[in-house]
Amino acid sequence: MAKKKLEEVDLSTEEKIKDAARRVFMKKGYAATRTRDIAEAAGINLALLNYYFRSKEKLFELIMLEKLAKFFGAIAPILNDTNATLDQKISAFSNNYIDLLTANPELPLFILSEVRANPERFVNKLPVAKVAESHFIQQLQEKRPDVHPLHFLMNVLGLSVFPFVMKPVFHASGILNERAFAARMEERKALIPKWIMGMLKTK
Amino acid sequence: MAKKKLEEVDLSTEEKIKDAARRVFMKKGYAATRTRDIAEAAGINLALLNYYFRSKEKLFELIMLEKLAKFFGAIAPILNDTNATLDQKISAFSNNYIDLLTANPELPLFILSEVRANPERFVNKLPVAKVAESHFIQQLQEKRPDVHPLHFLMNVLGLSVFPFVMKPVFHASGILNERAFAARMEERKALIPKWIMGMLKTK
DNA sequence: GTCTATAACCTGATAGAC
DNA sequence: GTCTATCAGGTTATAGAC
Repeated sequence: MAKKKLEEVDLSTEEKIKDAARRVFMKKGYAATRTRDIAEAAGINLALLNYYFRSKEKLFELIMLEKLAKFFGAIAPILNDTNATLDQKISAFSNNYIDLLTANPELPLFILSEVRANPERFVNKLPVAKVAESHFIQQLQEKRPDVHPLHFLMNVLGLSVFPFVMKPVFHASGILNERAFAARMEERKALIPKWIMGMLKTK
Repeated sequence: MAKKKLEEVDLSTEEKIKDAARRVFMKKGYAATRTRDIAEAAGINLALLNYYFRSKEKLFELIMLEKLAKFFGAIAPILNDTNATLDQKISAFSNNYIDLLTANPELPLFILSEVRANPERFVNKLPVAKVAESHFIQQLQEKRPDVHPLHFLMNVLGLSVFPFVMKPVFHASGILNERAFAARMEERKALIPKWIMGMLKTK
């Protein structure tokens, strides 16, 4: 059997639409996406989109739930591992999360952009409580009761995520190409734990 | 004379429209903004918007240029002050920039969201060269020739900016209210220089 | 300069044939 | 299940009266 050009050729129609919706929503955001774009990207007719998913809104919510689970789901388990030391948690996090984001570079900015554009939609729907009250937070409080633990959580997260958030800016500026960006992110896997452990000692 | 309810009542029509455009574009982004929203927010008629600014696109570009200048313009002068030490640059940056962002909390995510949604529009239009080739970068290279200077630039920027990027998420989660956020950001002004100077010593 | 009215087009969604 | 055709409503932009 000849190799197919598009990898989704053999998928069900429903999956073809979801696949296309992931690509188009991620690239342009909810507001700028037209259902016709998704239909075209899926290689199907516009009517089929509504046949399977009822509306643009419902389809978007489906995709968004997936993306939220991917973005937040990877954090809580690591930070709540009660057998891991602070150092181990930070290492595990930066390694795993940078891998996740390298495979899904537009994930953070997609979520952040949509939350900003439509905060009401996300009220009480963001699974961050497990992170904000994690075992990691407790360890931080023990280690440095003089500094609010949120600072260190923000830093671990930010040092890993922020480069991906800035990526479109660097790319549009022509400052940092794809290969160089990947190299820097690979270096950060080992650097971030050192930096954060240093912060925890800084008086 | 009685005090006016809205501060822009006495402005020229052109300024009223620009003021409204700033608010609406910043809140909803380009794609989700309707010119009718802007006209209504400005208290004028829809036709006047086109009379003064020709099109939604032109009006947006005007506002975006302002915002880009604000966001990037504050960085380069500090990082290119050839009389300042590394430590002084970092302190000046985190203090000034956190003040700027506290006064304009939606600024970073507005720009990042729009660049992501429409990268072509911004190619060669982002004034970041003066930052990427700054005196600060030279100092970093001298101090730590073993680590790519972009890491430290990214960290100084990220530690200041990332909390504002995450703000909508924290807010929608109910984790962090306005007052607590402001308190943390005030603390970070002094913390960030310590953290970064620590990083520069970490082997 | 400012308004109302409307043109010209676009978008999400559905009806109905196959 | 899948398509074509089309509806209903919304959106940008302009014409023309005042």
